[in-house]
Amino acid sequence: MGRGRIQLKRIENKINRQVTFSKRRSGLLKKAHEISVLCDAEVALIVFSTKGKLFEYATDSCMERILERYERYSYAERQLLANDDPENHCFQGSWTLEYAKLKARVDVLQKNQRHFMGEDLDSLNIKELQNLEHQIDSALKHVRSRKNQLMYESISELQKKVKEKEKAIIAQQAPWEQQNPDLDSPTILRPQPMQPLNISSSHLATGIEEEPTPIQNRANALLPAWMLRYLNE
Amino acid sequence: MGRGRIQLKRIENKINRQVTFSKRRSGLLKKAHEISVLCDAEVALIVFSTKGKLFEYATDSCMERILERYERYSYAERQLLANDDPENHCFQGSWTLEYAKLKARVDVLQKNQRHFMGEDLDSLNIKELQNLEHQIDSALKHVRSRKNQLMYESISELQKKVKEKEKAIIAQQAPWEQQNPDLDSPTILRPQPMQPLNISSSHLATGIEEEPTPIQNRANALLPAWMLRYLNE
DNA sequence: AACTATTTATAAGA
DNA sequence: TTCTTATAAATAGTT
Repeated sequence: MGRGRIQLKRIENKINRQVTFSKRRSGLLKKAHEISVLCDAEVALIVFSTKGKLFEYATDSCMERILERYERYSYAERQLLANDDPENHCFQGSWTLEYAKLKARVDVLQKNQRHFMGEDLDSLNIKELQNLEHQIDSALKHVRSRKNQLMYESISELQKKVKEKEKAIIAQQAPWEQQNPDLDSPTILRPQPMQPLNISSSHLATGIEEEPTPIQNRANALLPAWMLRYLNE
Repeated sequence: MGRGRIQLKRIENKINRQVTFSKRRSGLLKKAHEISVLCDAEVALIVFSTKGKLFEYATDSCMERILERYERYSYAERQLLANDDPENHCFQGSWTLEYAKLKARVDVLQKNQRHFMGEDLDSLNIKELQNLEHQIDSALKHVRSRKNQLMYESISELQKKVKEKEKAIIAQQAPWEQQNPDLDSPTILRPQPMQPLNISSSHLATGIEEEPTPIQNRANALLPAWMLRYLNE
């Protein structure tokens, strides 16, 4: 995009390369931010220049969280640095031992994690799979229950705020009303009290026994978009 | 770039958002690749869709290397080495570093594991809970699918064994039958060929897209208790 | 998944 | 570097 077509190969002229890098870098960061906002995606972008300078973008400025999420996806491939260079061993050897212990722990945790993510299941027999299934199913219920609880709390808080706003508006109105006691038919210009949200707590404060998904969907259907956006923040 | 100007805010229409995500994602990946080649930069790009699907680009397909470089870069700021007990330091110091890294990793893994087990959810917000829910739900489907596959294989093997036994019994019977060719009405004392199990493979070899629970229950209902006991061993 | 009218990004020049 | 501008590329809305 510019005065001429370009070849997809390293720009040999150093100055040109530097300038192009600067321009395209800002373009890339901008686009990363845009897709993140427009499409509600989670984006992490890391750029090292030839000289080794770092530029980065992360949705919600939370790089570490996204990288951790990424690691969850691709743990399998990672080789726990088999850093067994004897030169580096400590004189005592106790460090080596501690390190090895920790490494073993990491291996176990990684294997478990993969099972919890439904990966690497070939090493499990039917009984183990059944146990895993129960555990995951139970976890899912807990997660959904907690999510619903949070949603309910957010909604309650919002209801409170809405009511407060309502009162404030009525209080503002009062002097005007008192000065014109004969005008008692409300005009559409006068602010109307907002309709409170009709979401009873019994619908949302579910225990883990219930199947919460349809309820949550029901709640979503009841709430205006702006409130859902608020809840997701 | 397009028929109309756009606002930098979440696209509310779900279909539009999905389409835009798809278009912009490929654009973003392309541009990441271009700056990487043109300007000899090292780029890592990670994108999670709303639904939790992962897309990534890394210069030279080497994500881990770049992420490690990133961690090294931003290591200085993070004071992970709060345990600055000089007694414990190795002469090189690199072991301390590696150990600390590993320890940090264990912490992350443990935290993740607790989350996957539905514990310690108080530290997560609604969006994070939703991500976790998706991930767990997906894992559950994988586990169920694998379990069903194993069950089907076991059943097939059992059917084969049952048929072999049947043949063996008939073979044993044969001499007796030949000595009494006129007695062709079967007696209840004579061993009967066993009914083959009517479980078609299409019922049990489910992909992960299907909801396997009812199928599995159906299979359980069809199988005699002794076979279920065998399958669970 | 294609098309196309526009907007946006940017290569080259100043 | 920064600005300007001609042009290539990306893409929003549409089919």
